[in-house]
Amino acid sequence: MIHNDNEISEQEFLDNYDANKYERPSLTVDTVVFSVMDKDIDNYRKLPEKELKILLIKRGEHPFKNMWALPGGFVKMDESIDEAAYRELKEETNVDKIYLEQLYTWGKVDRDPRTRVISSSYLALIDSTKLDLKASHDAMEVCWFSITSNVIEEKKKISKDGYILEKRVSLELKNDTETLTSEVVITKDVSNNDISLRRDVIESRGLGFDHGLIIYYGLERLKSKIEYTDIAFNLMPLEFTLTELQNVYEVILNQKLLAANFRRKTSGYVLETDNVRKDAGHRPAKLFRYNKQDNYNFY
Amino acid sequence: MIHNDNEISEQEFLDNYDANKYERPSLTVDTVVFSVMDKDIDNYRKLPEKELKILLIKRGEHPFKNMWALPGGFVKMDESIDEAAYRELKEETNVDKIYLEQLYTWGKVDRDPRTRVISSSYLALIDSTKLDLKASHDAMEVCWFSITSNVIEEKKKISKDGYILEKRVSLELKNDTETLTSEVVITKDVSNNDISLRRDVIESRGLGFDHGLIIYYGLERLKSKIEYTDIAFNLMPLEFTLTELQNVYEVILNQKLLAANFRRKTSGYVLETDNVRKDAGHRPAKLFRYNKQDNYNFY
DNA sequence: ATAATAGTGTCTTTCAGACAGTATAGT
DNA sequence: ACTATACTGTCTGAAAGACACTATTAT
Repeated sequence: MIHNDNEISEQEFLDNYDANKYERPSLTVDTVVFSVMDKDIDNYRKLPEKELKILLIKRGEHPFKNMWALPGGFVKMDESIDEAAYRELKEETNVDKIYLEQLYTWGKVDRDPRTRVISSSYLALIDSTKLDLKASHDAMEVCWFSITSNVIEEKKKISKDGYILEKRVSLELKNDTETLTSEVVITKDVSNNDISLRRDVIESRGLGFDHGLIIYYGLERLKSKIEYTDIAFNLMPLEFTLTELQNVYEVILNQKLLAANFRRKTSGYVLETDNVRKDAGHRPAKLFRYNKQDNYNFY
Repeated sequence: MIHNDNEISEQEFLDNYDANKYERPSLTVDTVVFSVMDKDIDNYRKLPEKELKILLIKRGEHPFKNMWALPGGFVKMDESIDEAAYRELKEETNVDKIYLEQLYTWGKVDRDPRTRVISSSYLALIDSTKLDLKASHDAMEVCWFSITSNVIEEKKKISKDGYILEKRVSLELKNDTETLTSEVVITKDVSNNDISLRRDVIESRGLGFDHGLIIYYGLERLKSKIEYTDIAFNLMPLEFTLTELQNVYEVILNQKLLAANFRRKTSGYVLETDNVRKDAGHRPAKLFRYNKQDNYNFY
């Protein structure tokens, strides 16, 4: 085949390609792992309250040394970013075979003090009965924190060309000994022709990087997806009562639901078993399983 | 301050940090730009049909030389990934001030033949009357393609532990002279304990990289977001008739809607003006504008 | 007059929310 | 008997879907 000198073949091009010619950002993955766990019970006949929990790791190295952060790390050259998220989670927490979905990729220039680091975040859900956080192999501290969020301010500035919406949210993360806080601001600007949505961390205490932002984004995704998909079952053990399932919804949505309506809506997603949960000083509850077979969808 | 030798301060750590110690992937952005345009009319009293269009660029370089691809490019060290998406779009298409939202980050190891490249994809929407694709500055060919998608197969394999769902979709992209096709498979596996969702390109003709996958993902996002947000107005000019708005919905959702119901649902989002669209051989239609002020939300 | 689009009124069905009421264990 | 939870039936109102009907222009 004849070709002139500046017309090279694709193979020649690829053989001569040097990725190191250009300066590149580093890429990490960070995973927001949620679980719902029981609080201790005081009264023998009362059901245990449920709490939404998130998994954090105490940083042993700079930057943010001795502060807490999401499990994650750098993406290697021979693994996809999904695989990187799985690997880091397994390495750092000994947790695997769990629900994992990509959330968002955070690309601000200064979000990491070390160097330019872009981070793809993931959402993971795990049933608390499957937990097996062995004494972590390389002396890293891994711990579940309860998470609560509160909208502390909502502002609307209206101009003739549109409006600016601002929402400030405070996050509180607690374990037995520590309380971490983070304040996040979401700004939607519709006063120009292009609609822009910004998310910023205003302050963080005890939590490294922009992880407060990522955690809140994960919480929003969980709240919205639980309403129109069946991801909640990833937080449930094999068998559960409908009240337990309802409590998981309530603690995530942060609101009480009416049992009759909840049962009507979830009836298609569950299968009754012959087992019951009893010995609790009140009417025993039937145990159900997630009805995989009858629910096809791509959500 | 006294500290032993392996206890360095955060500042010392950062000063000594060398990002180049580790091999890193490259990072690009790719943008799926949609617009809705009128087809030519044959009958003076018929309204023009609308078509969903997508913006592609003809590659002048290897790999995939002379094939079409999404506008995009490498992220620079001093810009956020959002800024990179804006910049590339502006450079390659002379289009700016448009709606832009992040879609998904594609991280398979072999998705780019040059080297390891991870790509964050974006969705952009532009009103076709604002278009200004000047003769592109560096002789790049930029062109709008009409886009249609068809689900060509849906398989359900049921096992005792769950099911595997498979959906095959074919994409057809057409301009005046060329037809590009791409076939995409989405697989959801619920037979193991962890639910996994895969997306793969089976074949592409005329379209480079895994861009068929990204385009279909963008189309899905557009279809779903148009139902519960007001992003459709980013595709509309300042003033429009309700039938025009309805046609935009119909061409995106690929289904006919009933006018009475459509008007009821959209009534809160539009403001009537005193103007009408006439001279069309039938009853003139009132012109409306997007009612920004009365709609606050963070979607 | 006609063809084509513009626009409205209303019946039906579906679904979410509210709430009252019944059922059943352990102590 | 009492307490706490388990579970069901049904009313109501809001929203989505279907469809018939009227209105208005250029040719």
